[in-house]
Amino acid sequence: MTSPSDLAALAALLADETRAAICLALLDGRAWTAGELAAYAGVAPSTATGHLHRLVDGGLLVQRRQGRHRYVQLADPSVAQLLEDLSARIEPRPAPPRGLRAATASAALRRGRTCYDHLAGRLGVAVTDAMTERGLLDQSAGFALTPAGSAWLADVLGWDPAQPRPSRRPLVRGCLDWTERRQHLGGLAGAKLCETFLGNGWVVRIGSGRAVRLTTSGRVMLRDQLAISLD
Amino acid sequence: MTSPSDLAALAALLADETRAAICLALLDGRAWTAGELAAYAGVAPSTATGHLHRLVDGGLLVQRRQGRHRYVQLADPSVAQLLEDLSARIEPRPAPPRGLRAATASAALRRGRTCYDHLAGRLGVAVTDAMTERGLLDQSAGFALTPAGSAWLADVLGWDPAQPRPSRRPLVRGCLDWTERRQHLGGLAGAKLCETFLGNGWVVRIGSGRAVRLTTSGRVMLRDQLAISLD
DNA sequence: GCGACGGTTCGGCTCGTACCGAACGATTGT
DNA sequence: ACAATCGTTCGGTACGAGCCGAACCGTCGC
Repeated sequence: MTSPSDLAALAALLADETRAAICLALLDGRAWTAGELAAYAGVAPSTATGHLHRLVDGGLLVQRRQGRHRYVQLADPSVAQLLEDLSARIEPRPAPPRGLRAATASAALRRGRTCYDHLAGRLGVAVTDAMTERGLLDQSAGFALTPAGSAWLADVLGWDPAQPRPSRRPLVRGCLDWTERRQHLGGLAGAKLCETFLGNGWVVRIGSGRAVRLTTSGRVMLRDQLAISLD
Repeated sequence: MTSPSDLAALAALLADETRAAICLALLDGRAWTAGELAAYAGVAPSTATGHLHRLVDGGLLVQRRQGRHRYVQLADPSVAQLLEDLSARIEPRPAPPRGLRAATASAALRRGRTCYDHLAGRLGVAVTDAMTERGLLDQSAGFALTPAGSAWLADVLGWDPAQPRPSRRPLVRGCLDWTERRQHLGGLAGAKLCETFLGNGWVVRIGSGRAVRLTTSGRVMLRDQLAISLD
């Protein structure tokens, strides 16, 4: 039997508005830095540090230290599920997907979609994996572009990641996908990649949602450049 | 999008040890009185009143006033589900039921089982409904035995509910069953009924768990006395 | 090496809230 | 009508927890 104090301790982790904001932000699957979360939640960095400690100790978050940065992420998909269950109780869902049309849309989303401004779904994961295998991306300690990867991006995208950037946004960043349970490429490079894929007609949006479909020319490009063959 | 303050407010309801104890107690599906919950949680009645107000306002609990009593219950099965999801994160489940043996046991539990000391499952609900239909039980305002119901119990059980009782336990009490989503008969009368069913061999326990099986003599008795026919 | 930057620790302030006891309704049964 | 019981309201206390600023530590880039 679960003890009341254990349940209360778990609930207390989410019972603070700042911690709730942090968890909801992390629900996008990305790994955020402590400073980003502090700014997002509108509290001082020192305050955020304390909250992150509690959330990590409580098992809701995991952290990864990388240089002077501390990246933080939801611990596992079940945490995301829990947060979504709680959210559902606040605002009931429109309706569970029913019927052939909805099932088709759902399958399309699993195949490929955009996550904010970069590629996700099986397509996003496949591209990320292929880049890693071909030495373009280093996933051993977080995400980092190799020199070959920078060159490849410059070649494919006509955009050189080594150029000085106006934005403070990280060049590459891991983004966890809850349906695939795999990391895919986010960050500035991920956004540029997605932009190019759409701009060159390698993928097209299905309707007005986030789902995307790989085109024939896109399939050719992936096969030639990254030796990827998707259904 | 869910706002952080809404999520925090919901979590805060469970973030107090006393409120958590109350919710876990109510997870048995029964309707408890405010005083019982106060004693169970080990706080003063005035303190419990405040907590119950918060839980009802927050939508986790519903209340029903009956005389000078205030009965309180989980608002709906989804609340029970949420509590169980949270508990599961504290102590991971042994394993989901797999295999024929487990599926059979699961089905047996759905058919008939004991809930603490009274009958639940489809059997418990069927008995309760039959008693209501035959004017033995009044469910219009909570649960109450009709005079005819008292006589029937005295006849069937050889136990007169009208006799002065040593126990302070309520004579009858509604008990919500999450799998059936229906109320069944709890309280002292429910316990006596269950005791008689077991003592007369109308139902027998399956193995050492809570599942029970209706015997042939039990089937006859239900048909004759309450016009119930179960598979 | 030295500054810049991200993150952490510590001290101190403030506010929320859980708690109880006592007094006060409301209901039931004698 | 009266007493007993269940529940509620109110006032007052105390403890916990969130917040910030300042000082400090480790990493990165020049």
